[in-house]
Amino acid sequence: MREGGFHACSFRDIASDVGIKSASVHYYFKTKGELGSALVKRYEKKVLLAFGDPADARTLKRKLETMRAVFRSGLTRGAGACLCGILAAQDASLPDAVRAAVRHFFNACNGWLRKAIGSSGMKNPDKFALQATALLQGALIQAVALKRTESFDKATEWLTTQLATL
Amino acid sequence: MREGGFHACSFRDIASDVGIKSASVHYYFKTKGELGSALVKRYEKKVLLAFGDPADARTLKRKLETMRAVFRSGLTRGAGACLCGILAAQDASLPDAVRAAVRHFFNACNGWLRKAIGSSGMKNPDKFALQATALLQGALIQAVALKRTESFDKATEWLTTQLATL
DNA sequence: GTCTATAATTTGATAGAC
DNA sequence: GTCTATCAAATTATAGAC
Repeated sequence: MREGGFHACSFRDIASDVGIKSASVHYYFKTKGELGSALVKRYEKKVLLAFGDPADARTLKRKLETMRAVFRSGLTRGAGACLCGILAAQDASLPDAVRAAVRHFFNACNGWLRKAIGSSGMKNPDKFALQATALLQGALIQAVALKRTESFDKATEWLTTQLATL
Repeated sequence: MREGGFHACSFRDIASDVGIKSASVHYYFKTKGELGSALVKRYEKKVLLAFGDPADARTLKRKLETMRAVFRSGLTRGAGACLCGILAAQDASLPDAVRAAVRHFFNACNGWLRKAIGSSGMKNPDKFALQATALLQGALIQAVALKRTESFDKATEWLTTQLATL
């Protein structure tokens, strides 16, 4: 699903990877929407855990560096772009439950960023959060399209260097 | 294809919209890869035309405002995010010809930006181009996921206001 | 919990009449 | 150039044996 989106990943694909039959996958997830929704929710948990506590003692710059590194690692591991960026691109064709889970992820990312910014005195935390989320998602997709991790690095360098201007 | 990506749009869907049968679509495009490739190439032409000449007399700020408005209009028209951002998110599952056309689009966008920057004295035109392209693509996808055009506006405001710092 | 078997539908693609 | 008809394959999902 991370390679080709929601419709490019079938019950048989998953079953085959695990080494069972597709009917057995249906035992755990009745519908594909249920499966996709569960997948996204698990993904969100893992990602937020990797981000760490947005309210801890790290500097804002270090927090943003971590966020950037988390998404970047998907690229270098060959896992591709962010699952939720990929699914969001197919928004209109997703089952309701999946669409809702994806939206929840975007809200969670923006919420994490706003907390990380906290009381750092930044002028417009909400705007910065939307900006950072968009930049990261777009940079991931662009890097996949261009097959160049370096383009992700260049596109997102601003995140951790130009903060002072905001 | 703009709503649900490459695999969520069938020959029958297209035929039905035009008012003909799917076999007649195959008369014009033998394979789906050929169809997708032609679609992306037409899309690129239209978009670059809408951007205008990157070397004309407009200020850089005005050129970027145009670029931003072109992508934004897709959102407000209900056409959704950028076709190539959507397809790039499914990169690994695309036919070769489509993948190549999508990559060509990203290169064209970055090339247009570099020309628009031209001799404005900006420190790193290549990096800025990658940044701007990523920000726009990500902001489009985020806006679709959040169903809020306003989030696109906020996320991309930087494009035309913070140029001086680069 | 996993399997076989299968239903119902959709898909990309082709053959051939008109 | 458009159609009918059809194929072969894939999809989500279910029923029921073990």
